Amino acid sequence: MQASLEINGGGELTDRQKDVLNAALRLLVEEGDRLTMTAVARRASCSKETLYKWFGDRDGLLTATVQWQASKVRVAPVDRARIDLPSLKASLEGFASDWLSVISSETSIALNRVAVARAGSDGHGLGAIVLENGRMALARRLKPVLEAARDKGLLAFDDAETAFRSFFGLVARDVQIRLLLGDRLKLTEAEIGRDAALATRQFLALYGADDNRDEGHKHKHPSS
Amino acid sequence: MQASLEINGGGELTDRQKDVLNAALRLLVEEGDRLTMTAVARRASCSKETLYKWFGDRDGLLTATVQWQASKVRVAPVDRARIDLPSLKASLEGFASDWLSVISSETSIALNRVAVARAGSDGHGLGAIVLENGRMALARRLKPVLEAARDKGLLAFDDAETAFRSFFGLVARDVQIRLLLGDRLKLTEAEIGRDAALATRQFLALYGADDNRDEGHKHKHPSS
DNA sequence: GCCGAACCGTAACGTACGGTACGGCAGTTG
DNA sequence: CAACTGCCGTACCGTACGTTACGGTTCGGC
Repeated sequence: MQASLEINGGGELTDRQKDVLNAALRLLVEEGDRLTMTAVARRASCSKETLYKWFGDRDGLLTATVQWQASKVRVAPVDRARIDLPSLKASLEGFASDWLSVISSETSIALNRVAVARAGSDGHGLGAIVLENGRMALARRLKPVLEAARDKGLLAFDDAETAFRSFFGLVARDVQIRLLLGDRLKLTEAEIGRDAALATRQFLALYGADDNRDEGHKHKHPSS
Repeated sequence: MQASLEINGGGELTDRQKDVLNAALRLLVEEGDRLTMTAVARRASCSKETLYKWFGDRDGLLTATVQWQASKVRVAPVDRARIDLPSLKASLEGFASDWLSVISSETSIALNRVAVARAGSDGHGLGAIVLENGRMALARRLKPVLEAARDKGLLAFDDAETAFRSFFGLVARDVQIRLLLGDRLKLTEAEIGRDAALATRQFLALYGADDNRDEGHKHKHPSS
């Protein structure tokens, strides 16, 4: 019950505890929501008693596992000092391909699956965590870039949230829901790059300032 | 085991069986994946023996329930005979607001939740059904419209699939994943209409033929 | 009115799994 | 060495639930 005292943030964890959580994470990817405490204990070569002592109950273990995975993703902030059209374009393409790589990874799919499943029944804590470290974190990182670009006259929009959501939609499209529903969707590195470039061109076509919207709105591809 | 013989397509069902499936559907919306056979039997005022005789096992009941809901959604095909820019725009806005209404409905959220949850572990049959009657059905209905519009010179694209996926992304954006993860996201009728209109304007800005792309690509809203 | 089929309500069975208790072992402290 | 601590391995308990079995009831057909 009081397990969340020792598992704040995800920083104060013993190496052994991190090993256990990594084992739980691997098992979560393999088994999905139907992993058992016994299986986690066996995989991590620890006793169930230890699991319950460290994480309280099954819910605490799942929460700690998701938080542990979330804490592993740390991103360097983008310097909004000098930004021009090529660097903006490169930055957007970077965000897009990063995001596509994340949502198509086995780990992300497994974590989102269990979070979605549990959001239905009782505490939707896992859903909030996944959302906070996924879509919301992306928005927090991307919005300053968008606003800096607007300050430089490269983009034109009223609401950064709306612009971000358009970018999100252009990038993700139907990929995440199809993967979550079990669609066998191959996403090679090259395809991710192409999709990221297309999404960036389309976003610039929609939100670029007038003198920058000279590309990407037709079926004829521009330079790249 | 052999239950799927009597539950093909979803058409040959007794009225009583439909009642049972409706009860199961309501319970699925309320309880999510953790509905029990006992609860379904009690809600439907039928015996568990009957449930097992009709649907084989729990999996068969869930599958039949999802198929039953899917079979309830029937859409009139759009006449692709004469289509001009205003009718295309209205048609796209209709598709967009319909889709937003669907994915934000409690029923769709519940069904997608259980399908996503079960896509992780064993047979991903439910995921395939939901995908087939959701995204894929939308694509089948929308693509003829897009191609008819291209034939009339209203749209310009190489691949209808790519164009559809862009439309899908512009419409859905982050709505579905946020709702599935438990985000309290209010979507009023008015907001759905605004979002549908915005997505349509953006789609036309990206894929409209040159003489029709004179609106919707800036933060200043056009006429409507 | 009688028969069989279909079905309701409920009790019972088997199992899987979350959670707990306990014995043993290794490392540490004194 | 003795006592203590932390943890592993495992056996165990209670419960929830899928699944089955059965007695009782309704209903259409003869």
